[in-house]
Amino acid sequence: MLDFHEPDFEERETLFIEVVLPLSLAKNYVYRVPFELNDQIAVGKRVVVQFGKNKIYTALIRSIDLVAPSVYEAKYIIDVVDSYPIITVEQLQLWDWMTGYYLCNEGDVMSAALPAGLKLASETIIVLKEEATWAEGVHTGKEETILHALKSRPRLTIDDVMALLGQKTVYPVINSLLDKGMVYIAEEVVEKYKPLLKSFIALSSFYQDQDNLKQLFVILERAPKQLNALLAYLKLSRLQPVVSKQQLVEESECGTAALKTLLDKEIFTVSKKPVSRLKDNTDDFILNFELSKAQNHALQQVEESFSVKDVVLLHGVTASGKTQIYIKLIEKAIEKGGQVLFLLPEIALTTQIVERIQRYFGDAIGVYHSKFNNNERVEIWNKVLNGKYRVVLGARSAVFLPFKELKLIVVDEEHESSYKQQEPAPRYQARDAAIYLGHLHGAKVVLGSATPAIESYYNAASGKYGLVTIMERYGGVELPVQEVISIAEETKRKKMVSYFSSKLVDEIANTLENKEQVILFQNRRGYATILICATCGYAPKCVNCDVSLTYHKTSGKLHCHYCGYHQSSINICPACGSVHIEQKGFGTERVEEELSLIFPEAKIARLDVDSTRTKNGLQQIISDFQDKKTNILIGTQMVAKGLDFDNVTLIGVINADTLLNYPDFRAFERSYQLLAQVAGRAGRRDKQGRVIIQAYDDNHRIIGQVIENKYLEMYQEELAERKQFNYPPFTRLIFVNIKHKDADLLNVASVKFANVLKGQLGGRVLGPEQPLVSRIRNYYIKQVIIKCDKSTSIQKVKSILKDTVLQFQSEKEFRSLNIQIDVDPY
DNA sequence: AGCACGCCGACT
DNA sequence: GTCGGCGTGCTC
Repeated sequence: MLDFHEPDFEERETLFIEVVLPLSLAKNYVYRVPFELNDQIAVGKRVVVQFGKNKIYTALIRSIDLVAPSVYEAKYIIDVVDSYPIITVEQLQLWDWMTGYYLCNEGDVMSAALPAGLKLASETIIVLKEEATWAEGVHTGKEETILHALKSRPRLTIDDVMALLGQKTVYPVINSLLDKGMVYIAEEVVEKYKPLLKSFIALSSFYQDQDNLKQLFVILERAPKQLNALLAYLKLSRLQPVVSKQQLVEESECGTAALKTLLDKEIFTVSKKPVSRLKDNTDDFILNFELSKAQNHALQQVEESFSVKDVVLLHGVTASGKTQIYIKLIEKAIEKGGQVLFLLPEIALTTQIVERIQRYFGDAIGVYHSKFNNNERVEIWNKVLNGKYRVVLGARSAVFLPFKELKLIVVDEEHESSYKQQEPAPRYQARDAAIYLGHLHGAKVVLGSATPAIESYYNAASGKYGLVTIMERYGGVELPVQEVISIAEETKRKKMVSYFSSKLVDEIANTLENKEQVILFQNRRGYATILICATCGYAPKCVNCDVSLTYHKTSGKLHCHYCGYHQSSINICPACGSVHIEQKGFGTERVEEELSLIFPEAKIARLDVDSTRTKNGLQQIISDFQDKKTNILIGTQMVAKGLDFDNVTLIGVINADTLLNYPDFRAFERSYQLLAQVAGRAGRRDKQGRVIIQAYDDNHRIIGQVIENKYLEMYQEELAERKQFNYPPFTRLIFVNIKHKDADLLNVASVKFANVLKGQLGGRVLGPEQPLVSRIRNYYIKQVIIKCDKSTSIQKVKSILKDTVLQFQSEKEFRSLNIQIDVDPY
């Protein structure tokens, strides 16, 4: 097999290329290259091929061979798309690793890695850029033909272009136009992103002059409101570069009428500028900040660690100022001419941390996450490739970007479960992929968290990673006062008002009085968790899944949280006709309703999947809360993740038990992380925060550890449990999820599968077991678990597993089973 | 992913 | 009698 660096091929030699198709296929396919395309062939370029009945426009050249496949005749490729490889050697190595490690198809990885814009399809539409102008003779004849055609017809498909040019080799021309910024690829779904415009006020240039300004004070003597506005403007403009209309009105209390007069008199001028939908409250995030002593010490330790370790875990309590340490590290990496990847959980990418870093590094920074459309993603991809972006902030898929000189990777909130992709394949853990990526590039990796994952801490404690700890909060911010309230006790004393203890109600009232804000955490969405007939015990269930339906009052319907099925709610039991339908359990909707009865004046908002699905969604809810338009925010775990509001001084956890009782070996770890992160949202600036945790099991050790900030104690106890019951980090887990519509067939098949596997791997194989939810979207599910201790070669186990699946699926009675492998199913 | 092939239900 | 439902298999 030949690679990349092989010199030009003999003109008359027949080349066979193995290509990856962006489809979930078990293997790659081999095509034959016509002589005239020989000199254009290189690993990492895209080619057009006929695949069955359809054309694939983005098959990626994986390897080149001179030997023809023996068992079939390879088809000719149709065309070469790229003039240079679009995928780097390191990227292909990462793909390889991911395919092997997570036991998925290379096509799965390719689909996940390439932005849709690089996966051109025949229905791809080419559109002329509005601002595009060009002089005659700048472009080639073919390019001009296309540009002229686009002037009369705004949209051309690839097929149109083929007809237009009378040739099938059109990609080089289109690519060239894309590169020159003349055209762009249209979205199938046109995303309507409207920038938020905000009015800014400025003093007209005439009064910028000191003497004229003095005159103005005299002129305005008889108009106190206008004078106020002027004074307020002068004050604000001294403190900040720009003054918004809204700010001015608030500060001067002059009212819009006075302001309008000033505008009419042309004393002030107004301009509308697009602003970020997030409130710009980064003013106090000083650009030339000084690290505190603790931060400096930590920074030094990280750097020292880097001389002996490739990965360092930075364990810093909430609000310890990890971001500033990252910034210093990033700065140094850039100085050395390197690139930096900064990974964040998806939701955190909508918040201040991005603006802070953006503000600090300016144009050299790119942001990459799922909210961007195709064009933007391809743009970012290209800017990473050509080195324009030195820093990329991104969610997990950013590990696939084409870095050239990667020197540093930061994984912030490394414990976050959203770094693991659940569905579809590749089911990869971006934190682990990032470590491998770092290894490929010789880059250093910092994992940062206030509550590290047990695995990560274990790796640090055992010396595999470096470990740096910061115990001090930045700027001497005090830790919040935390306390537990026993719901049982309060109920007994009849002190519960709805779901709220008297203490929590009092604290909320106090906080609102002080014009401060409250976050309440309830880890369930909807109104009532289930409806149940008091007479016969009937509870409505989803028709597609094995779960009870959740009642949502906003929609008035019963919803399934697994498949999205919904039906109208019931007043009469369909089983026995009884009208006594009880509501059991409560979610965010219900908390919101009950709270609005107690605090009718307060503005309450809800942050969960349901409330963010609608129009303005997440950003609106967050920015309203930041702008203090809402006083209380009720949310699911979303409120715990990377959001940072400076006016929040009270955090309430409505019911901690639901978290702790979750049947999973990671439940305690997760509970600790979630509770500690939620609590960390309180009083992050100059005010000390309060945290109230309500629970039935108020003596639970995890709650105690959260309150006393005893991460290490939690870690040690968890580790002991994991050791005793053979869980990670002492073993590795692989889940094999087997699905089928026919429950009986599934039962038979899963037992057979498990037995075959047990024959090879013995006691390491557990199951088949019935998962917590045993049917989703009409598919029954069984789970076979492989638990390997560290002494067995995981490579061997994986290869046995792969073979067993393959062999199993070759039997035709089991062919229709859907088998999914999930390695490290965190 | 598509697309063809193929085997059972309600229609002009 | 046929049209069309989607389950199954295949694509170098």
